[in-house]
Amino acid sequence: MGWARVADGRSATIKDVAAAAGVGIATVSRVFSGGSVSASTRERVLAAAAELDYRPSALGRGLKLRRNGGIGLVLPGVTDPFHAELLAGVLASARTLGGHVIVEASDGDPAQEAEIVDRLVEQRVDGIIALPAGDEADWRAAVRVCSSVVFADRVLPGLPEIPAVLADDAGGVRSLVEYLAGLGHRRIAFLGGAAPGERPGVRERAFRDALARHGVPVEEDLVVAARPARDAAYAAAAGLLQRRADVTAALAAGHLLGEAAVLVARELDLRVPADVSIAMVDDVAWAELCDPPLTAVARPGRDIGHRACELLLRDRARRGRGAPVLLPTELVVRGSCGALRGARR
Amino acid sequence: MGWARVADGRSATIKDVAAAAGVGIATVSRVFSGGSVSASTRERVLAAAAELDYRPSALGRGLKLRRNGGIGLVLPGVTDPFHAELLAGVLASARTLGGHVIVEASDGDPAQEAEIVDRLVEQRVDGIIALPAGDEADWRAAVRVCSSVVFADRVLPGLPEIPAVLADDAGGVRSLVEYLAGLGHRRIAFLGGAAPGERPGVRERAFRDALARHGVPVEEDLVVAARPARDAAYAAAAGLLQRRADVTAALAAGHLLGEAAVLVARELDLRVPADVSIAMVDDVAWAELCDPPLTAVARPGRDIGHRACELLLRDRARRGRGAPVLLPTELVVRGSCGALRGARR
DNA sequence: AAACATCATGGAATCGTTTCCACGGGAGAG
DNA sequence: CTCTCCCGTGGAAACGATTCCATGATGTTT
Repeated sequence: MGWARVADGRSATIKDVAAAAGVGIATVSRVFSGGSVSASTRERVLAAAAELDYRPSALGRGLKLRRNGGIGLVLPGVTDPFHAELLAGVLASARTLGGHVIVEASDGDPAQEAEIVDRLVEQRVDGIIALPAGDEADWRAAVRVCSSVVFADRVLPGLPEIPAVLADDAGGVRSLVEYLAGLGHRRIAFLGGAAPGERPGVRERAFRDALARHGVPVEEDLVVAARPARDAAYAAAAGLLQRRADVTAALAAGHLLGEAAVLVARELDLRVPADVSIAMVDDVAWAELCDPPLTAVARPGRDIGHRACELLLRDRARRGRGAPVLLPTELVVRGSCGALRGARR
Repeated sequence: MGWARVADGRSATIKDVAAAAGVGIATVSRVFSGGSVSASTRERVLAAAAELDYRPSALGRGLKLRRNGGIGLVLPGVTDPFHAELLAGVLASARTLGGHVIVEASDGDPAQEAEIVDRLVEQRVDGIIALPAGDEADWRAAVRVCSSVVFADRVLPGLPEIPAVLADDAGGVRSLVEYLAGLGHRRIAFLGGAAPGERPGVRERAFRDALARHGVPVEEDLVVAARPARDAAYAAAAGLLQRRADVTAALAAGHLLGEAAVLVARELDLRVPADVSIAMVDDVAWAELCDPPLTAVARPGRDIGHRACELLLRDRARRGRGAPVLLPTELVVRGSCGALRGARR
């Protein structure tokens, strides 16, 4: 079993087609990759090809042209709705640009990521789009071997020269803080801060900045560290809402954190938004199904994928020049945040 | 720009390594693809390779071996949580089996699907896993050209010889009907039936069977047709719940239908489960976040991807023999279904 | 009418591997 | 001591495409 066969049991090659059509292989090649061929010859060749069920081999072509014609996409995973959106964007874009996409999941693990990049390099992909997990040294090495790398949604601080397409997370968080502050909230918690040792992420910094801009001092106790994982998020949310009965609003830095906040609030019998307002970054499907529907900042996952792909395949020239592409976020106001009347207790 | 270079500006090839190590290219090949080489030689070759940053080219190898070493995965899309799970399963499985995955989204459109398959054939993938959109003729042609096809989650009735990995949807629906019947429900609606002209799907048939088995006659008015798309689902749910105030339970055939049911119920101020019980097929993340949390049938998306991939890459021998692989579903009981006390109005 | 530009065409080299085959040398058996 | 046998090794031929270059046949210009 396997591919379509000619008499000797192998799939038809350009040679078979040439013989069948009574022309040279160069002519067949021209027919299929757009050289100049007379109409009558082209017709004969196409007829022979159809007869033999011939499909040009991307392997042969790739070897000669020294490129694979596809790109590699490295994501932490594909089940997260945001990553799935990004993937969808890349897929759509790659298709219109005529390339295929090899998808790999790193699970957020630098070691797996390094292995993945190695394999993509062996495949001789035309470029790599990555949501990098973390190891800068590995990426530095990868870039030395394959210069066509674009980061999506996340950058590595040590590699500013790599082109990137990002969501304007800072802007999103800022608009969220302004919205909450506008409703009268002052004791706003941030779910998803950096662990004690690490440096704070974009969203946390934006949170602090925005708060400061509104003249609200940042209480360190209200910035709770949490990795974006279900258990950690739940623990963080539970800890916060139990410890500080006086917070009037919680801003979750991601949809897993938001999910945790909603569940914990329900568990503690806190009414949303009467007792506590909740809002989050990432506008996922369930935000609308929640009761009450959750206010969220929508991040343009699909567009990020789209732009990253275009940057990689089309705008090679403009690549690497200047700052990362920043795509706007959108504040989607729903029912989970209310105007402040008084403290919770 | 591009790949790592040797002196003349090209990426290092097996020849360069051979020259640098003072051996023949055959020996280098053996080192990298597991032939027998003396320890000292192997070491010299590896040193030279490391020095030159050599990576064997998958294109050269693929051409010689006449296979790509990867598989193609054709899905309607990647943003649907179930499809994303399936994709994750394929990715994980392919990785442990040492192959890469080319992912393509067909958007459920047979024409796009046919084009995708053509491209995968040109890539000479080792096999294709597909959640087929519909056109049997195209798949029949594809299978003639590349026998390594496995269907996942869905089969085409005209192609029973193609191996497939499916969720036991019938069993899932049955257990859901039994659960609802056990709670005393008799007027149970089914959201997501076939349109008038088409033949009913597995889930609808299972629904009718299970109901019949419980001695409940099927009211045609309670089986509402709806494609699994947001607008259609919403219209169907709204139509049903407004038309028939007497239904006590609604079984949604998919998560989009379930979402619609929840939204419509909320809009009509129906209390769940006091006024109407809701349950659905597909246990997606928001089912747990809903208020009340939704009872659902979990379908093993990840496992389906896993098994499909193994069937394709590992169990080639056993492939195609016998009936499709059926993977069990699981009824996840939450709070959205209640015991029947009396009619809704 | 002669010289020349244009164009379709085929031959052959090339891309980077794998693998068959031949060859040489060291070790074990008779 | 010699005859095998085996193992490590290298040369060379594929694999299926693209593309440069030469060639012969057109058609055009003076």
